[in-house]
Amino acid sequence: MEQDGATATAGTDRAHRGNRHGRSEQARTAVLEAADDLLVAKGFAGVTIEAIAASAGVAKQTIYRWWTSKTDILLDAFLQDAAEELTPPDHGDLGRDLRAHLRQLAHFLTRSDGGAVLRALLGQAQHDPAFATVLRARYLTEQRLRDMLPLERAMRRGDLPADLDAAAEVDQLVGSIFHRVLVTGDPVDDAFVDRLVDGFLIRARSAPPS
Amino acid sequence: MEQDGATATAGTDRAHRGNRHGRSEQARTAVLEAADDLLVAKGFAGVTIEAIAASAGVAKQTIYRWWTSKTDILLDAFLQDAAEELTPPDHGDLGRDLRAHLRQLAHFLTRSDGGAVLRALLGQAQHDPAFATVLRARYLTEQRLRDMLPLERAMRRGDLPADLDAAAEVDQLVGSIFHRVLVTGDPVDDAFVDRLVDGFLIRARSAPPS
Amino acid sequence: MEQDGATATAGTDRAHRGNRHGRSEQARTAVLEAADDLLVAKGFAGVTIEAIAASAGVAKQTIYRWWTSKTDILLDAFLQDAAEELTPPDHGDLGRDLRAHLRQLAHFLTRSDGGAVLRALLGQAQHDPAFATVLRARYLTEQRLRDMLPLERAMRRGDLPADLDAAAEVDQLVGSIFHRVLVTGDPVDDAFVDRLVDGFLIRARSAPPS
Amino acid sequence: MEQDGATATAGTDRAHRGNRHGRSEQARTAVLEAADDLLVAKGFAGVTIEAIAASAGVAKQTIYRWWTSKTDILLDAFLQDAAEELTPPDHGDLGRDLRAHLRQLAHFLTRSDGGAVLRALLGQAQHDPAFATVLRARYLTEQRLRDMLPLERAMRRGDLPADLDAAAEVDQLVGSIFHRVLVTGDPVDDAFVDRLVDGFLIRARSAPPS
DNA sequence: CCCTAATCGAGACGGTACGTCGTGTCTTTCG
DNA sequence: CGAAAGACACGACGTACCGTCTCGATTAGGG
Repeated sequence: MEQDGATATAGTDRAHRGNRHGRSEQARTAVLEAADDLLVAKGFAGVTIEAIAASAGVAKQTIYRWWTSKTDILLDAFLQDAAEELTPPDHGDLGRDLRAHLRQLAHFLTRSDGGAVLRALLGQAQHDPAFATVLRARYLTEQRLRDMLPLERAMRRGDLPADLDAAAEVDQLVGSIFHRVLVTGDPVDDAFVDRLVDGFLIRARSAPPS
Repeated sequence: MEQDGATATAGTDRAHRGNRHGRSEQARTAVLEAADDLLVAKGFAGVTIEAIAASAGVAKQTIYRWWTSKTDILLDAFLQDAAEELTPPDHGDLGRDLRAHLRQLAHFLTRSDGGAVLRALLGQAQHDPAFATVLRARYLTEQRLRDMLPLERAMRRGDLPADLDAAAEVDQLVGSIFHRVLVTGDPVDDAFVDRLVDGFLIRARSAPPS
Repeated sequence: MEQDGATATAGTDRAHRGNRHGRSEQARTAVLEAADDLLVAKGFAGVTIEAIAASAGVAKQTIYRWWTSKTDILLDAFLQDAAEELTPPDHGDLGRDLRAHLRQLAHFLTRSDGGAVLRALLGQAQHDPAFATVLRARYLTEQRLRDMLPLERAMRRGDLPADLDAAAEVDQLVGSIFHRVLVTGDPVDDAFVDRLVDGFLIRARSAPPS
Repeated sequence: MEQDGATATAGTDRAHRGNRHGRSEQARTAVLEAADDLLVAKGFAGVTIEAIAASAGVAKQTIYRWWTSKTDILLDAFLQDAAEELTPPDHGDLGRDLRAHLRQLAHFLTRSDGGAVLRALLGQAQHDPAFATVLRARYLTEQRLRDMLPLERAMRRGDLPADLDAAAEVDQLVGSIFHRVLVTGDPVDDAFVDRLVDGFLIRARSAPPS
């Protein structure tokens, strides 16, 4: 809940109002949770600074002291909870790892609370280029690297051609999933993911012309 | 638009203000244009009902009489201007048609005013599932059909296997472009589109396993 | 305004929409009744042109064609219904006539629908000097003359000194009643009226010093 | 009023904007003055919450936080400025005190800004029974007690019969004045007031029948 | 006997004000 | 000095009426 960074003050996690040095970990956590809960319960429109403050039992000023906007809060909440949830497994088998990872990605995006937050953040990114940049810098870039891991491992193992453009291939796979989630709204079930992976494996393993 | 006759009469500022059957086309057009202009000029946050009303020279009530929300207005504006702009050409050549169409799609999404509107609408769809449904019903479904045309024509000509899953293939192509636009923010230049099309042509024309 | 002209058409009061010469008596009546009813049912704030039009089944324009404001309508309605209701009786007995008339006035002002309308009109007169003038011209002046009748008759009969300032005396009697109704809100019961009349009779009949 | 100190500091336009306990006296005063000024300058119809807010340099919300309606504001403004203006003098002489007080009342009602506000409030009271109650509770009842003072003092001095119904007598005097102001619109000049007082003195000092 | 002009219903229009909600800033008080 | 509390100026919301207008139907007169 108040993971580790908080451990500086840690130990005594009693309520405090006012503190000579350092911020209240309790307030920070309450804000992030409140933002998350509000998004899930009432949708993006229900996430207002006032509602967060009220439901976190925190003063508005405390929020403005540490965050710049409600998307900033949601991003923090998202990173806190969900960042490491999408690390692909490593069983030494490309098909298995890729399938598992993409299934997990699909499930995360469409079923989890964290996915709802990410979708909201991506929505906001369409309205605010500056925030889009931040979102990419603080999450999407890293996630893309994680998404590429199975392919890179397979290339190192010789399971895939060494000259494969891993980034492009991953973008196509992941892009198909995001397209369904963000644009068409079609369900992203396991069968769909499997077809995607199968198609990729076939074409990637057939000798490239070059 | 057709107000010239009225304004020519001068003196008393008469114009079309209310009428028994049917609404004021003048007001409708002014609202759609104002919404479009505001989005391009000031971004989504600058599109407020009040700003639209003011810059269209229209009463707020007139807007609320005909539209339910600012996204409803933007969608109308978008459909009005840009719906038919993305019809793929038909030169009888799959590679050429597909390339041209996807290049046009990429250009539309990343460079045109209509693309800016569509991106905003897709952003809003992430915040509002009800609007997402409307957006799909009123635009995305139809566009998807248009996107499939080159493949279907090629299949009819025998340029592509008859059992190809055109919808899935198109989603993968289009999805890659949307992924760049909506998620990664990477530029979608002609080279990228060409690589996409080339990859598709190679794999689609090689004998399918079934 | 156009009172009598309307009654000329009279006789055949069947519905008609459109008429070469002359207005619809039916519409006129419906408007006046609707205004009255609305005032009684929902108070002055409930009397809006739109509500009158709706509940009279009449177009707004029809109202604006014949009346200038909602107070104009209420005044018409008031004059139609209630004008002659406050004519003092003539039994040839000052005390009896005066008592009866003032009791009737008190009852009218505090208990009747017509009284509610008059109070509303007097309220509006405080906000709008122009309307105050109209109200006095079209009703209050005449009523004041009626109020003076008992005293004048008594003077002619010799029941009151010939040099009595009837207007001043009546103003004091009527003024006391209006003061209770408009200002203090105290009930204006028969006992109060009787005390008023008794006091007047005593002082008016004792020889004036002049 | 006391905002000069703030504006003198110049540069950064700091002033009193929000504070932990208690409201901004500056905002309160500005609102009351603006309401008063608007009533005098533009009449009751010109007193809108928006106009008050604008001309007081205050946010609408600040008004709604502390007042319930524009009449509530006007009542506050009235009580602030004018409440104690109508205290009768005490020279130990009934005729002189009464004459002076009623002249002052007449002048206040017909000539002063405070009188314009009171007339507007009385007008509104006719439209809104709830407000009528408030107006009586917060002003009229007290004023009535003040109006009675000269008579009560005279009774204590023996200048008037001990069994005089002071309230009734005062209501008749004051009622006559209000009647002219609110109903007939006749001027309320000194001569009128003097006649009123003379009449009262004569009848009150002649032996009462009981 | 139709033509024409006045009036009716309906209702859209440009406006103004309403009362509410959220924003981001500021001030005070407490610990 | 951080935090709770909350008042403030501001701006947008969505609604209610205003008074004006345009329409199409209806109905007398008058030509």
